[in-house]
Amino acid sequence: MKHPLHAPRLRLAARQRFGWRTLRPHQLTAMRAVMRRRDALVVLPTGAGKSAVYQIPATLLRGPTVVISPLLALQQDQISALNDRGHPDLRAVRVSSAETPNQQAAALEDIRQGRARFLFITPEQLSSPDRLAEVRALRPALVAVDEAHCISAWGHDFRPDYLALGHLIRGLGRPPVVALTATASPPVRDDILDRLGLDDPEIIISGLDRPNLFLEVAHCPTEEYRWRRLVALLESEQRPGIIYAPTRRAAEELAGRLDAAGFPAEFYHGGMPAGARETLHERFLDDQVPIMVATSAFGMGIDKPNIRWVAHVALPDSPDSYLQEIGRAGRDGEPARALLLWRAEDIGLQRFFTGGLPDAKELTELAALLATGPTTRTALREQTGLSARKLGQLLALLEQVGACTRRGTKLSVGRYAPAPADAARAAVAEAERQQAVQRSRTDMMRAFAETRACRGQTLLAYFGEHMSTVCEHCDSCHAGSSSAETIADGPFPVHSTVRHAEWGAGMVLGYEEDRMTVLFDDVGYKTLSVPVVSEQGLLAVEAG
DNA sequence: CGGCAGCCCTATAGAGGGCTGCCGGTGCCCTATT
Repeated sequence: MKHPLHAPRLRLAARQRFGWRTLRPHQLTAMRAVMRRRDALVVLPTGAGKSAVYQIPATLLRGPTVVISPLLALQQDQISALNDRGHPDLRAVRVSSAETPNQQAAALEDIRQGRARFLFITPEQLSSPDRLAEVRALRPALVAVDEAHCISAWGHDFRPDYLALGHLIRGLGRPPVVALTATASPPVRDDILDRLGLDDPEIIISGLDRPNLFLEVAHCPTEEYRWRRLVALLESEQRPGIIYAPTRRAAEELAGRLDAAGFPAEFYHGGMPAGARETLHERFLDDQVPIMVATSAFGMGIDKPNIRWVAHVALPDSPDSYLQEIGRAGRDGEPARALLLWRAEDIGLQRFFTGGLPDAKELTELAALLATGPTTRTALREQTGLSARKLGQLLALLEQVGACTRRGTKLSVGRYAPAPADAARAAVAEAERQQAVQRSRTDMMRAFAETRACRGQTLLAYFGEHMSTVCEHCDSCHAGSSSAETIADGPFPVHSTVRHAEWGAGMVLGYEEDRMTVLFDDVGYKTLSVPVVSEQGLLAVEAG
């Protein structure tokens, strides 16, 4: 132990500022990394005191902490939680589009004068050079990236500023960074480390198994069968619960049908006015909404202990989303259920959301325009006629293949950038790679739904966690179809690196009956037949 | 990718085949009107 004195100081701060008697081992490890000015990636379930991991050390550091958080509503909750503690060392402010320019200036002044310690902000704010300079001038001592999986889930297209977060943090003077999330599969972890440019980070990952959460899956041949299974759940379980629906319309219609059938329910999705969403959110937390039927818009930042079940009436796009969503049930440790009601037809929608390949011609033209000299997004939009969203996606791809660099809002080509046609080819290849990985996630979600093996084991193997025994809290285990024998033993050890002639290097995640799952860097998750692998020598041990 | 509504046509009175077109999640932020 190089810095044994950090632990007592952290414990004291936890007691004085938060009123906590003890710190959990994972929390303490992560906090000490922060105190040693080391970058860290912290994967802890919500409700495990994840925020404290940066908040407690922040009170001991000289200088403010910048908290990058994706949703304004979530920021509001976190700020209130800090300010409600009433301790001057925990005061938090923010700058966002929800504040007037005067309020924004006042918030920055509070930090400057030491009247507030936490500055909450979105990546979009930081992508403005003026804003970045203002925040840099505050000389932040720490950057906390909350809900860090957004970098991977949203960075590639939906919120491109997430992709540039590493650059933006460098623009802040590169204080130590702590990235926090509740779930991160190995590729998501790699994405976070890569994009944020974390330097030899301490990686803290707690076990993901949730023994009080009963996992159950039913394949539904018809929509009517799906409805009957859902009703059966509602008749046997307590409230509150969440039903995840695939589309806004499906959420509205299902809530209506449930209401009519005598199961009072509300619906929630991203197309609703902000005010209505806020009210619903509060009413749900206040136990006034027995059943919430929602799209994936509902849930981030919901830390409600007594959710008794989470049902899905469509296949989620990935085990990543699935674990995030079912993880909201049973936080109080009491028994809770996760029921997935799926149909093969559900997959088409996920394929659509994965999107198509970008147009090579548009990419070439864009790369050529960039080569004519530094420009801006606005100018490019006028020149190309592309929508803001499309342009953002194409630029993000060009950036990833080194054909576009940005300094503030100025876009240009790097000194060693490839020629436009080559840049476009590389960008299409990169998009293909990303889509292959995303498709493989959806494939794994379906494999999870179809397996007769232990679901707990199958799900955790996806996240790179090896359970040596069956979980005992899933339908397979209860039906006796989980294989009781340990499944660690195959031709290659779990978590070893192997090479496939076509797919390149990958990591062995686990074995199930006569199949094995391997996560390849370039093509994502693949399930292979162990006999075929052995007979044909498809995989080789990767050296190093 | 794939479901579904709406339409035409067929071939003859009631309905089915097949084609076309549309729709589908997640949220910052800014700007111009009420």
